[in-house]
Amino acid sequence: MPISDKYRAIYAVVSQIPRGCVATYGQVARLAGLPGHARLVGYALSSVADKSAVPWHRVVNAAGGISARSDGSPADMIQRLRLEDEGVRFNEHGRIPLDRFQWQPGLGFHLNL
DNA sequence: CCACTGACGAGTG
DNA sequence: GCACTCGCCAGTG
Repeated sequence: MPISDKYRAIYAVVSQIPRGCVATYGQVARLAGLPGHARLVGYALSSVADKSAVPWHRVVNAAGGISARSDGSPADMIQRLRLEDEGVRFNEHGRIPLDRFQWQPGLGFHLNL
């Protein structure tokens, strides 16, 4: 068994986040059937092997900001650049207005602005 | 087996 | 809004 089912569930949810939208760790955890396990989401994303298979950069914390890596890797910078490239805007506090950009699963029509 | 840590979140003061 | 605490699961020594 390569990875546990919980991780697969997390990856499955993250890979469904549409372009130009973001989801919080807690949101991903709930959608994956793991309510309250927000921390696992971050852990799962950090240990994901194939980064190209999962849009990990669309996952942010509950405050709408990008959590800094403990490693000091430039991943957080890459994340912000990629999000801005997809049209996600950051406010003066360096955070994303979740009421505008947070992914709403099941929403069939776009509510963009 | 125990202690500590880590891309977090919610609650409290 | 900020600082602190506790709960969550997995990996490491």
